[in-house]
Amino acid sequence: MPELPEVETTLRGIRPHLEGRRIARLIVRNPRLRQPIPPEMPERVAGQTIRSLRRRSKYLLIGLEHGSLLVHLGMSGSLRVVTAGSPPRTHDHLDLILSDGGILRFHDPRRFGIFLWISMSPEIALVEHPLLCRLGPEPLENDFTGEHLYRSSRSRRVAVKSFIMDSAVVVGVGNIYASESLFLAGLHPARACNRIDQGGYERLAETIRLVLRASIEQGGTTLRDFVNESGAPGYFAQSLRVYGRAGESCRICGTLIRQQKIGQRSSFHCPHCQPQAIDAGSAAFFDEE
DNA sequence: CGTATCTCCTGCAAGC
DNA sequence: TGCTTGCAGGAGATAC
Repeated sequence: MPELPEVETTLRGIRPHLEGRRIARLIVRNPRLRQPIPPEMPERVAGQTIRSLRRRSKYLLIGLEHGSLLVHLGMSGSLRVVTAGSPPRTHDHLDLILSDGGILRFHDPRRFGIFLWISMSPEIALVEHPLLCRLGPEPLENDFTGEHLYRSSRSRRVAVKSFIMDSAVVVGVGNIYASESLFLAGLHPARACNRIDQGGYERLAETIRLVLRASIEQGGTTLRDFVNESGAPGYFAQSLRVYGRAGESCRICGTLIRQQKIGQRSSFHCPHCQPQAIDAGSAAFFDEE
């Protein structure tokens, strides 16, 4: 399930194969993604040189001479670089064929992904495109702080897990990493976000960064679908402390990990390490230090 | 404005 | 064995 680390892994993997290359043509096998691919898209992008690649939230922005490609992997999407002649498999919906023979292949069984040409440059799209302009800070950049979380949460009362998964608050924290960072910060996922003090949010901002960085280093989390540009899985799944471990023992205290629905999403926590109310400093991660 | 719910889609696992 | 059902989930759209 592509969250920020998986998208970052994909970006780093495909960049050297794309930057500076010319697009020979675009083959659309199935235009029915989350937003349908317009029939004129192949002629719009053919012949253009790829100038830049960047990530914003879980979106990839591929800068062309005229406009950009806006790509989202949804929850089952992946991008691979394959060589000419490699046969497409089921759900290989798009091929971006480069003039050097390489092919960027978009695979997405559940078709929640997005692959669009937009007329704006990446720089303009970041501030003006409706899918990008309302996004919160990047968790691995300097404007994401505990203070930002604290201030943003004062007027709200949703569960803290739903709060950090809100892309207007901070981007890139999906279901897996939300559970993981709350565990390390010692915060119960169902706690009302306005009932966490600034110290709690300082810890949480730190563990969000920690978890995302660690996952990027391991090439992302592969539960079922995710593969990198070469088709290889990520290895962060073996580092997960609570996600998907309901009924198993907490790696810190041995208490059985509990699963509950929060905001329609499965959540995992350790009842001992993440009590409903905690003393400052009782967080699992900070106790390890 | 904040919150909760619905929706898209397919693959897999569980239950009968 | 083969059916049905439920679940997984990013995030926009919608209703209140």
